[in-house]
Amino acid sequence: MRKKESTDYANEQSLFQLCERNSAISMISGRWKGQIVYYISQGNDRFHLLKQKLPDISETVLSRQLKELESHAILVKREIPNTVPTGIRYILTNKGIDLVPILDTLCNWGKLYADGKKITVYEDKQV
Amino acid sequence: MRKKESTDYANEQSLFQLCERNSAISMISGRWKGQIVYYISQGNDRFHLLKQKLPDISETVLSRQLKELESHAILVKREIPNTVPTGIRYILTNKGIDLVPILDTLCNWGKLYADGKKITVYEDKQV
DNA sequence: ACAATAACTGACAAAATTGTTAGTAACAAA
DNA sequence: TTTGTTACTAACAATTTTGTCAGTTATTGT
Repeated sequence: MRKKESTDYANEQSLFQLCERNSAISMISGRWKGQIVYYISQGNDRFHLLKQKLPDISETVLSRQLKELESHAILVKREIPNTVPTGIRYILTNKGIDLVPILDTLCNWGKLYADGKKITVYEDKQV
Repeated sequence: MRKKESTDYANEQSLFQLCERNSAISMISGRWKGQIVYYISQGNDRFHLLKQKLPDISETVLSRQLKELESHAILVKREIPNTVPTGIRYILTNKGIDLVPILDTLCNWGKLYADGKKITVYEDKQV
């Protein structure tokens, strides 16, 4: 739980107020979040399916990440009727769906340079 | 410093291998990074200018964030000749410049929903 | 001689995130 | 009766990130 008196918390809040960029980055930060959103968008909308896709995640951690994504309204949970034990579907909201192509862009940006695109700097000699 | 034997480290690495999305998110994660990249893109290319723009950041922390951005080749440092004490310019690389509009998109995504865009869910009743 | 400047670093403490362990419910199948 | 299933939670430990404090360099201005 966050300590509301800490400098860290205060700095975070003032950055959130300064620009939405900072809240947006914080919503997608977190060890497994990007990958979870991607897998759900691909139809892996159940707890056990996500577990299969991410064999190294523990149930506790998966549960926590899902809860955080839910708290930012990126996804919602829905009980599946007539299932025993009760199944839960994780469904991306419109906000979550809008995020998917942005994460793709970010992914391609990273891939481009990871795959060898030259890093260059434009230096303006006259100041 | 990261412990190379920790589960946390191992999980991070396997996500990085799984998809570049995860490395890309990790490059922009960090309390001040998005805002620093933005300010540099706006011409605030000196240490003291960034400090002015981010009055709550300490020099130690600013230095650390800049070093991390540098390690991901998002920016480079250049000494400014004939300055005393030696001035340093922080310059976005092509990789850093490419990142700016992506962060803008992320920012607009967040703003849209923060400003009241309705959260909706499309639920397909027939399975 | 002393303060001011730009841009740091090392050592450490505080806080936050991530991971681990053990356990829950309610019903079904063996 | 024991095991298996889905989808969790609480309490805690390990690790990582963030912040703090004190000090450094080399030069110029007073």
